[in-house]
Amino acid sequence: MLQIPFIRDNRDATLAGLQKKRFANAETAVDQVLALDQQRRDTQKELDDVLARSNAMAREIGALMKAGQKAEAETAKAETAQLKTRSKDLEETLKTVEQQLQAVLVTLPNLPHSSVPEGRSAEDNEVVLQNGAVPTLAEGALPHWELIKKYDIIDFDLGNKITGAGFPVYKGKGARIQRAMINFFLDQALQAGYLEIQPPIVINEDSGFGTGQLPDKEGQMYYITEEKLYLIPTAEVPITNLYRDVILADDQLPVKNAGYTPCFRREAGSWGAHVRGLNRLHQFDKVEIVQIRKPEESYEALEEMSRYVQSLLQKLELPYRVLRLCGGDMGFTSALTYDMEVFSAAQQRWLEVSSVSNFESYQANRLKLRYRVEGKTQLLHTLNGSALALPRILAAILENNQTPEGIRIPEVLVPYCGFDRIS
RNA sequence: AGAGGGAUGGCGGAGUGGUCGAUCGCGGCAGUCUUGAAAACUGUUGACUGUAACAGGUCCGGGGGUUCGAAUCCCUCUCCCUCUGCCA
Repeated sequence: MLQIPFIRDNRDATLAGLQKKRFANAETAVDQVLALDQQRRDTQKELDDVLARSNAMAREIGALMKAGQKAEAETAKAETAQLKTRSKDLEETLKTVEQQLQAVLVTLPNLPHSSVPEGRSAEDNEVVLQNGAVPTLAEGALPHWELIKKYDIIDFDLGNKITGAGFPVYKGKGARIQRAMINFFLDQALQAGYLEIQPPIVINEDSGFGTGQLPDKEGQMYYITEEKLYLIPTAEVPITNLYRDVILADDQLPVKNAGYTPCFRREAGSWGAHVRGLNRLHQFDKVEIVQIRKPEESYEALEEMSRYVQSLLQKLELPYRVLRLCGGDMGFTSALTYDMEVFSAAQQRWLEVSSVSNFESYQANRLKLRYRVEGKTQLLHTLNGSALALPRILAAILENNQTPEGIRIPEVLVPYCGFDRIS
């Protein structure tokens, strides 16, 4: 959530930022926020004055009662009646205004960092760098959805039978390589100084609000009606929410957490041509890294996280590129996002396997996540990134490493897998 | 799931209608003493909002109510503990 004092002092910058994010009707929304904020503060002031007088009266009545001046006390009591009516009215107004203000405010996305390129869609994203040779496959190379059948390592039909589309069943070496990747990614994160967290994979409404999934994006999450809980779309949600309503001490910073969880996404309306096989699933596995930093360090941390994710891709011997997302393609809550894409040779496509973002104070403001500077509390910055999401990594490994003798397992994974080839 | 008990400041723990934002202890911070440290002593120590700064307002698990006035009484929800039941 954007901070109202910031909007108040930087109306033009806010508008420019929202426009870069391709937010429609920015001016209307911002002016609405400012008007409601003014109304809120006026109402609050008046209410405070009325309450101050009520409090004074109550104390007076108390003193009169003690002194035994009953008649005077009764007179004073009668006077408080209208104060009370007035304060009730004002409270109601305040509540309404606050709700209206909140309703508009939560629709405003985070403002983009100055380095974010202008643009409308994925086509306008900026390629920051590309690394690794794109492999040339032999004649008759297969896409991963054929390979998984050929080697019988992932079964979509079985998943269909017991659950539904987008819930694959991993078998044999398919299951083992999943387990291997999870362990590899967690071990790497540990070495990079992250604390391993194993969070719940269902979250409540407050947590959904804290990281920006709610309101509005509930359609993307699976919902358990009986308990009013959501299945997590990413470990970002439970891990970042560990720090909801927290004031961190200096010696607790920076926070670096990593966690493996399954992730659940309804992906309503996004099924189409390019979602075959492992490209898009309702349930998938991911190791997520989360950092909480002081504002002045957060962009340095973002670069560090980007380099870390790249180091994983290098170790996996996958050709990749890094994109700086344009304003129109960025996430709602992000100020700057790097997407890491690996090249999947048989599909001849770049697949997004990680998204590393700095949310600045946008989530922290919702979470009330702060630290102290010279006695005053101040919002921290939150960042996160996938490190990494499994299915598309697996797709790329299968396609890029296929040989007549089978699938070659990247060297770093061999000790984790216990085999060096799928054949 | 049934019966009972509970939820107060970083922690422990008072407070059961009137200067209570809350006694006290521990912890933290600052100081005195000390070559230094410890001990002892003194002071200080919640958050949000608001103001140029004061003032003012809100917060004693969440929400609602009674009252001139509530941490204190009532209703409700959530969570925790004990006993009984059930079960990985």
